[in-house]
This record gives sequence, C-alpha cells and structure tokens, in this order.
Amino acid sequence: MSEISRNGVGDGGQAGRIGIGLELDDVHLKILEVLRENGRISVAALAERVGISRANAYTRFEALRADGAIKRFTAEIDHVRAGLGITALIFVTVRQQMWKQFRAELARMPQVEYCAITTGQHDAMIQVRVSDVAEVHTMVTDRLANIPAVKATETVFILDEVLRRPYVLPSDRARPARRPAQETQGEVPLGKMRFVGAAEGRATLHKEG
Amino acid sequence: MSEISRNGVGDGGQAGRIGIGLELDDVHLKILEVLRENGRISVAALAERVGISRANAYTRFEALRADGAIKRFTAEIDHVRAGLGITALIFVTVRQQMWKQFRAELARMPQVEYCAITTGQHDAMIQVRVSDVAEVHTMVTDRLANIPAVKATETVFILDEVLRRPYVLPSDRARPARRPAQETQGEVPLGKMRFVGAAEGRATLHKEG
DNA sequence: GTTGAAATTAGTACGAA
DNA sequence: TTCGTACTAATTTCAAC
Repeated sequence: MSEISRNGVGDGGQAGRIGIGLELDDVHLKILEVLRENGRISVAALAERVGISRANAYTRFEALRADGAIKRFTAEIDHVRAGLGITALIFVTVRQQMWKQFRAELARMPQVEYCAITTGQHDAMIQVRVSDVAEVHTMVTDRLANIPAVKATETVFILDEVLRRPYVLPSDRARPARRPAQETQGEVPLGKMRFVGAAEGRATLHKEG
Repeated sequence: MSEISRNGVGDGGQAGRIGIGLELDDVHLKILEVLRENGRISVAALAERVGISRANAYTRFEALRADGAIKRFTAEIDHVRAGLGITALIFVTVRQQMWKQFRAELARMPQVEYCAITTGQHDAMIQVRVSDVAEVHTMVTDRLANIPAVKATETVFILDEVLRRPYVLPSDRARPARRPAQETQGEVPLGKMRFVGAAEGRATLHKEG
C-alpha cells in the first residue's frame, strides 16, 4: 500500500476515503502521462515505460484507481465520423436558486458533452454535439428556453478545435516544448486584459445532484 | 473487412483512407458506448456486452481504430488530486491573419487543455488547468498578452464542472433518461434567446499546423 | 521494491455456416 | 459477413528474494 489511501479489502467501509490531500510523486505522474496517451496499455508495458517493476506498477496503478485520481478509462472519437459534426457552446444565465432544476434537465439532454458553472456575465457554459445546425436551434428554443431556471442563453458555434488534451498534469510544466520561458521582458500591456468577476451570490454553490 | 475502409495488411498504402463518409451501424455505436464507460475492457468482454462473437468484435474494433473513428484511448483524472484544482476559460480575440502564430504559441503552453475557434464576439476559447488563481493571472499577462496575435482576452473561472461525458453519440438520443420528449407545448419564448453570429472574415479559417 | 515462474487471459488464425 | 474453435502469445498473479 502506498501513501495513497484506498478502499482496501476488509475495510469496514467507514474509513473509506481519508487522505484527500494526497501527494502524487514523480512516478505517479509519469504513469498518468503514459496513460494519457495510451489508456489501453498493459500494466506490464506501463511498468517498462515508467522504469519500475511490474509489481510496483500494479500496486500504483490500482492505488491511483482506488483513490480516485484516475476516475475512469475511456476513448476519444472522431465526432464527425460519428455523425455529430456540429459543436456549439451555449452560455446560460440561470435564475438564482433554481440550479437544482437546471442540473436535472441537463441530465436529460444527451447532446450535452460538458457543462460548467462559471464566473462572468453568464452562469454556465454548455457544450453540445449535434448533427446539424438546426438541431442547435431546436435545443436552445425547445429544450433550454422551456426550462424555468433558464433566464437567457447565448450561443456560439465552434468552427475548429485547435487543441485537445485529455488532461493536464503538473509535470507538463517541467519540460515544455521549446524556448525556456524567457521571463517577462519589460512591462506587460495590461490594457489588453480584462478579468470578469463572479456574479454576486453564486460563489456559494455546490453540487446537489 | 467491414464497410469501414481500413489500412488492411497487404494494401499498397495508396488506397488507405477512402470512405470518409462511412456509416456506423448499431453494433459500431454499441461498441463505442461500451468503450466510453470502460476504455480498458478486453475485446472478449466487449464482444459479450455488445452481443457479438469475439472474432467479430476484434474485426470491428480494429476497423474503428484504423478508420480513425476511435482516435485514441485515454484516462480521466481528478484534477484536484493531481494538484491542478483551478480551471479557467480565457476568451481570446485574435488579430486577423496571425492565427498561425497563435496556434504555435498555444502548443508551448502545457496548461492548456482545450482550445476551440468560435463564432461570436471572441475568436477563440481556451481552457486551462492550473494550481492556483495567481497562475491564471500569470498566464494571461505574461504569456498571452505578449503574443502579438492576441488582441484582447477575457477570463472567467470555472466554479464547478456539472457534467462531463467523454463523447456524445447519435445513439444517445434514442433512449434518453426519462419522459419521452413531450413535444413543444405551446410557443417558445423567443425573447430569451440570443444567437451570436460569426465575426467577419473568420469563417474561412482552417487548420494549418 | 524487485525478480522469476505458474495460472489465467488475451489475441490470432483458421474452417464452417 | 459472422461465428466457433483451436493455437499462440502475452498478461496478471503469486511466490520468494
């Protein structure tokens, strides 16, 4: 057993998840790096690529899963080939204290790939995948607009997905692509920048379903 | 060999990728459904869950990969446990005809998990994962603001990720959660809705690197 | 945390329906 | 095309170091 707490066999179940602030060492991160590129690699091959023994790899692999650091394994598909070539972002303004209803409706919309609650002028961002632009219109008007919790929406289309990493790791910063940072050469033109603060009374939200 | 074109062994290589508009049947979709939830499932178990023979499962599995319908297998991690608990969206306005430079700079930023070109008032949306809010500020001011291609940025923070599916499939619509659609009950309050058109001269963009 | 061997399982290659 | 089976190769498990 490593420093990672796990739902060990024989646990009563009460002491299930304790160490919430676990620290992943370099080996853990290396494992996650390899799995990011090849989620179906055998643990034996994984051990070799990371430079540890197989038994160690099995232990750490299981620990990462049991701890929840690895949530699941999945595939990445070509949405166009799957027949869902249209991607849109829908920014939603939600009526306060109707979040629970909003979440419940979201679960019933299979076109939704991602939904996040944000600061800024809108309250949530939804990413949807559909087969044609008309379906976006249908979704926004027939589904979203009929949800009382939804006060307003704003839709933009995604023209191209430039970059998509399964996930980011702290170890990625260590060895970036090229040119070692170069520090801040002179003052930054702050006029370019604009932060958008959180809307009032929304920072206290937390998962409810 | 199925209806999916593949880089079959013995192919000269010239006739590699032909059928770009391939049609996935129900069995293909079922396979993708299973792999979405468990990307590490063995092909034998996959065959059983889909209800086909092992040989057939191997054929289709390989066909999906060779065709590019499945791009890769990967893991899903808990970003908080990985030490990157802060997620932000940065909306970027890009100076026209400097997209190539913008893309090149993006590749050097390991904190970026996702970047898409969008319609609407901004030109691109970047999703970043960092360890603390200060790092967002650093990214925007030190990195992005120093890119000539970047005209302006607008940053919002993600307070909660409500829903995240690895991908959406056309077959998901067939059997949604509950309540069979109920049709449009009366007219839709269109006043709620607002579409944002594409900025001029940007729809002609395509991948360059 | 590592190595080596046994047991299990996965992947491949056929022929038949 | 799909299925079923036999064959080969690899992986996982378990042991001792």
